[in-house]
Amino acid sequence: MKDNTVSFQKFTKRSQNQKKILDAAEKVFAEAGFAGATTQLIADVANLPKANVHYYFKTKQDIYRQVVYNIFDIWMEAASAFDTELGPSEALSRYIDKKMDLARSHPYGSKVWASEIIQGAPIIQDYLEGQLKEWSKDRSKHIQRWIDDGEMDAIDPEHLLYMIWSTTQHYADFAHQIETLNSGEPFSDAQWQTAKLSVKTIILKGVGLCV
Amino acid sequence: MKDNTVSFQKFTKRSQNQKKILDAAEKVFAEAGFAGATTQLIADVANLPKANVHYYFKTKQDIYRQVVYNIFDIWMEAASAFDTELGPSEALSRYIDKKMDLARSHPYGSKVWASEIIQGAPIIQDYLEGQLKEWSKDRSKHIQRWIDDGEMDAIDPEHLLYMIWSTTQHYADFAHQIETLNSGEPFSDAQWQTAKLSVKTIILKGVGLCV
DNA sequence: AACATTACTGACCAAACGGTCAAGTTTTTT
DNA sequence: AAAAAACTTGACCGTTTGGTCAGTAATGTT
Repeated sequence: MKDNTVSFQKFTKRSQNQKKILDAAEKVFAEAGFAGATTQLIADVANLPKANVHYYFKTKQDIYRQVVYNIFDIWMEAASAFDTELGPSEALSRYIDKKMDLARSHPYGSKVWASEIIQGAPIIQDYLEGQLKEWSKDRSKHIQRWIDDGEMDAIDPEHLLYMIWSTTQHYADFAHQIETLNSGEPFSDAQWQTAKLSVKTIILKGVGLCV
Repeated sequence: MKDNTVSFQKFTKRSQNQKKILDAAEKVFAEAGFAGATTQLIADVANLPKANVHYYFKTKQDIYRQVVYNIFDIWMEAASAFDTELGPSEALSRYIDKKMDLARSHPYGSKVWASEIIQGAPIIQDYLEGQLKEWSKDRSKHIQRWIDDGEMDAIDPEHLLYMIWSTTQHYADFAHQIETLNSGEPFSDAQWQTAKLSVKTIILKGVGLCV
């Protein structure tokens, strides 16, 4: 009992603080960019002294790397919602749903990712060339098979994927612009529903499927 | 003759250097973000001493503001390609074409804009609330009229606009990711053609129109 | 109770930054 | 040709930054 408690606390002390720092960092990196994010601000948001932040992460880049890795992992897990067993309509529909949910639940991560790509992916280039490339080539092949089988229109699969990525992530990355055009109000539940449905409707019908 | 030459040179001396600085700044801001862009680097890219940059622009923010304004103006001019007189197919089609052309010809500007919005539009909020809002409300109304007249499917007009914006700008903002998935090669002319056609095909068909 | 490990932090520092300025050169006007 | 205006730039400066470190406190182990 005591042993368990002790090692449990020892475990959480470290990981708890790391999580606090990473959560704060995700927000700060999203709102200020890598260079604009100061370790002092990350520390303030995490409610820790700056020196304590450096106790858990050697450099600012280490924190950043971890933040970007985390969002990539979340996205890759969501990518499994693109289950090609289900057939085109259901697979695409679920994938879009999932990506829209993530745009709403993880807007900071999406923004950090976007900034990273915009700046040429200096940190996560290996992920692009590895996991992302592999995944997208695989799914493209499945989409092409659907096309060959006459289950959907002849659309270049890669461009279809880009359209799904860009459209869904737009609701996270450009949330501020959307909010401004929405009288300064964030989307309500109903508006998110409309957004999801609009995206799915246009894309699915656009490639010759029904919702 | 001499008068003309003189005042012509006087004119170009200033505007020439300003253009050199703004072009360099657009690239540097796109690749490093506002905070990561140093005036020294802007000066180096513009091939001028740093002090000379500050002779033409008082602060880094002044340069940045000008860069963002410039891309916004270019986009607003392109927005007139969305000519509602033409009917839905032709208006949307031309607008998408134009936006895709700009994604290719002005990738840095698009990236600077994206970063600015991601970070909450601290500089150009007034543009969002003014010109952009006005334009998008106006076009939404026209799209709604097409829908009411049965010329296209009942799609929320704002979400259609977001889809066009996100999809087209994705080819600029995420060019590095796309390039990586394209074996590290930038798009060829033919690939840009395919991209344009794919986007137009899916969106137009998706809202019940033909290309 | 003694020891060892992990966690914490105020004070500090070298480097890099945006921006200034005085002293110079070139161009334009008279 | 001389005075005025516009342009150019090396050297400089106060501030902020990421990161260090020595010393202390808390926690876990024997």
